[in-house]
Amino acid sequence: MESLERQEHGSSAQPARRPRVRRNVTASIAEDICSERYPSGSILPRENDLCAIYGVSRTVIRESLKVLESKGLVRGKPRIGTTVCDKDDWNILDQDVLEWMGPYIAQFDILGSILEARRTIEPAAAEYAAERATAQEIADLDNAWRQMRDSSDDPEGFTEADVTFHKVLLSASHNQVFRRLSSAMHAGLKYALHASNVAAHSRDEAIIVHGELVEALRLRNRTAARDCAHRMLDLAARDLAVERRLEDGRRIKPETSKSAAADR
Amino acid sequence: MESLERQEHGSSAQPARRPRVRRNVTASIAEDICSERYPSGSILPRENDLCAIYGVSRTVIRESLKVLESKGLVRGKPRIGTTVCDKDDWNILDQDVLEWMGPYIAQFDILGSILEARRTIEPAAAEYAAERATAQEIADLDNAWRQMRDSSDDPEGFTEADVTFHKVLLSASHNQVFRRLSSAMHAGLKYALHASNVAAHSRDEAIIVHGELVEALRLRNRTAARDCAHRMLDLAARDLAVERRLEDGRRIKPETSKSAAADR
DNA sequence: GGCTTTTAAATCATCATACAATAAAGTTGC
DNA sequence: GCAACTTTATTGTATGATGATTTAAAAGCC
Repeated sequence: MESLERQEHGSSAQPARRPRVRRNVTASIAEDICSERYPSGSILPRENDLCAIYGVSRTVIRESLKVLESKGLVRGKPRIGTTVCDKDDWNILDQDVLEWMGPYIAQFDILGSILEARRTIEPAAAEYAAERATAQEIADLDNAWRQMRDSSDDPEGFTEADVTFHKVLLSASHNQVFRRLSSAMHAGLKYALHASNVAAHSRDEAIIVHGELVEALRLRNRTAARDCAHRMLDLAARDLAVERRLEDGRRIKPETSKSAAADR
Repeated sequence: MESLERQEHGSSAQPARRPRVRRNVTASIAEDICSERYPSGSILPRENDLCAIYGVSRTVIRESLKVLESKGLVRGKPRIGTTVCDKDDWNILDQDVLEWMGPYIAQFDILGSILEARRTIEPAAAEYAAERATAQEIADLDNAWRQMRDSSDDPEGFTEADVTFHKVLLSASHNQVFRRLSSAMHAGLKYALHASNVAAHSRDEAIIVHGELVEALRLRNRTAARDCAHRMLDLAARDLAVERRLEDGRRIKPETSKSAAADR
């Protein structure tokens, strides 16, 4: 409202190319929701006002709102308006939603949930992968592992390789539910630990364990694979804990850990 | 259901009330995709033709397609048309998608994946629930359990109570990822075993185990809770296996278990 | 004749406007 | 003062036009 002007439509002078705006508008609105500019429970501006705010026609605004509605972020009722849903209703397993939450994800305290889920799921996935992984998948894992090893002093590349490793691992479980969850795990990995904060020796340990997991898959050793996955996630948990300590130190207010669930 | 002539648009004579059509149109298109009327890889009719087919304006068609696209069912490109995505790209964790797949879900061979996922996730969820469940949640579980017990000879009601039981259980884990997965588990429960096919003694066993789980949660006994969840899912797995045998017996052609993935 | 470039056509993407349906708020009648 | 009616604002849907983009045909060049 106050300082809006989101897109490049600034001065109405230039013809203002508008190819494929909808995706961007959807993301813009979603981001404004995630950033609490439109907090949960509030109703966002009328569609006509949204047209002015985002500089597009009502068609685009509507299509965007319908997409957001289909992912549980908002809920439109005739004559009333479009209200922002409670965060519990959001489809946080949806890849788009996770991307939109992106930087704000830390404020939704779902990183802990994601890590817990990973600790539950990835060992099982590793076990299934030990049974079912194809030679190609094992090769892909090996490649990802090599890339991790070769970029042990490049946090960016390391994280990227780590992400693909876990993506391929979940895929190699040949379980469609686990496969679909990889986007959530991805977000957990990507945003949980801003790569730079993870100590180098932590990366070294991770490389060792990841390598052992690949070897276990080659040998079709289910229990070893499960064990490696467990250890990998212990490392991740430790890093997240470190991260949290840093975070808590940065902002003064200490936060009781579990009281957030009762706020509704 | 199958042959219904999608809407009431048949003869153009009557005024044809059209409030809130979009949701229905979206579901109709989705169903036509799930039923393979528009198989994966094919491109569906032009938007203008879709207007005629479903008897609505292009606005509605577009909004519907955008929603479907946002859930990974289709993918539209300019000039090309809207192509049906491969099933691997579908958001099978999305509640709407699962509902649309509904009766056809058995053909997507994801029931096995869902059961596997449940066996992985629900024991962990039970363990967390033993720590974190509120008194209210335990009471809700108890209610669901009583309803299961009281409708032990009413397959419909039994399944319904079973579904809510597992929904509440996942919710009581206070893990947002698990909570979100309950829709998938729901579909797994609802369609995996057409209630009537499950033998009565199977239900009796289930009632016992569910009751023990509630008790374990009351006592905050994590290992007992996990154990009960395991046993519950062993029962479910057995029922699904029975179901599969029946299914395989019904249609003559015997099917090698894993070859279905290669049919596309 | 074969290859490259240009032009054209088809279809999606967006816009603008209009009408219908709906539910809140205001108004009138008693 | 309350109930029924009317007004009005906003979303839902319909319609047609324009712009953008890619496939494909047509034209030009060697």
